[in-house]
Amino acid sequence: MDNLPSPEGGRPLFLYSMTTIDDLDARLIALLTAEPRLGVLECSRRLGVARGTVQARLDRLAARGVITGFGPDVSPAALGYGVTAFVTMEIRQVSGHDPVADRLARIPEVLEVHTITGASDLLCRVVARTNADLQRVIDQIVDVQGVLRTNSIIALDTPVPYRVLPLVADVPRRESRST
Amino acid sequence: MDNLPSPEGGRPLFLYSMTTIDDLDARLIALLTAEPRLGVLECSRRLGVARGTVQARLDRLAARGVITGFGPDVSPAALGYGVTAFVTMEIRQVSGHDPVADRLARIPEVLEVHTITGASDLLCRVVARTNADLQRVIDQIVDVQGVLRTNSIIALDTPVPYRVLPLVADVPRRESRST
DNA sequence: TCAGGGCTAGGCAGATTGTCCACTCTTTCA
DNA sequence: TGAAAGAGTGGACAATCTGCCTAGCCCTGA
Repeated sequence: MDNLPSPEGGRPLFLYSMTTIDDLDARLIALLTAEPRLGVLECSRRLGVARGTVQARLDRLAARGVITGFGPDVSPAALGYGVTAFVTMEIRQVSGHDPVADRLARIPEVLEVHTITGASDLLCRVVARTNADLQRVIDQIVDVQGVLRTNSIIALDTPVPYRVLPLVADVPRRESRST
Repeated sequence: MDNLPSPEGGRPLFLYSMTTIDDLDARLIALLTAEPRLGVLECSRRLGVARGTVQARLDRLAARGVITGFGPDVSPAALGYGVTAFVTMEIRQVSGHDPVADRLARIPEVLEVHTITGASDLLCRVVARTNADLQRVIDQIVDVQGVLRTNSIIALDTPVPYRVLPLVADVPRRESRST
């Protein structure tokens, strides 16, 4: 599940070589995003191409790492974790970022960790059941060895939930062969 | 695709009623996360339950909004958008947050927008092809009517990519009936 | 004690999948 | 200029899975 896989046995892909997305690729991704349960056959019908083509495209998109999976999208809110917060933190730099990140990763409520530029060193996204519960989670974070100071920002609302579709539709395209 | 759908015709679900996740539910989600392409039949084999049970569980999880979909996970990095940044911004409060969010949503590189507590009003996650390209995206954000000031933080690395699995495994469980 | 919900086990027809193949067209490159 | 490689098409195959249904069993709550 590397981010930038190279084709089996081939030389590594360079950044500029990954931007190649076909118009058909984009339509396929858009279609699957809209109706994820569609099978290959149904996709081929909707897109007006042969089934083998869709199959090949999907294989290639997966091989290139453009599509990393089809995992079920789980809503933390539906599980009772209705509070989302972003926590930035300063850490003891001596040992680098990783040991801290490893320990943060052991906290289930920590959904995501980034090392960042700026005054802080790490940014992580956490969820909690309530604001009081958020305190508990933050306490766990503060308890992590190497964490010096934290700063929490609560997400009150999410007017634009995570999405990639507009980006896919906007990617500079490779020329489609047919048409 | 609402976040908190209520069962057809029923009264709306309340927060405390959504926390009910079975051990079997958790195992099912974990299984599907690990191997999303599995069919219902294969899942039932792996979990050691009847096919109809898996089918019913999936239906219920989807109906409750726990599983919101099975969309393809697209990697912006693989599309050439290797730079991720978090942009906080202050906005003109008079007209509320929404108009600004709407305009931000029109920028494909804006993947996510939250209204937040603290000194800033909005936090959004953006991607760009390069640091120079990030400047272009930020310019677009600044150009949005109502945006007064922005502050950008670049994500250098992501030691813990977005994940929900540990949370699912950790959710306070309803007692499983069988076993 | 009854009703309802959930699980198991089985059956059925229809649809889909993975995997072949042969053929065509276009681009690339020696 | 000609050959090779890459991509798409259309078709075919067996194996499998899906959606849907039935019936019985068990447990819980009213």
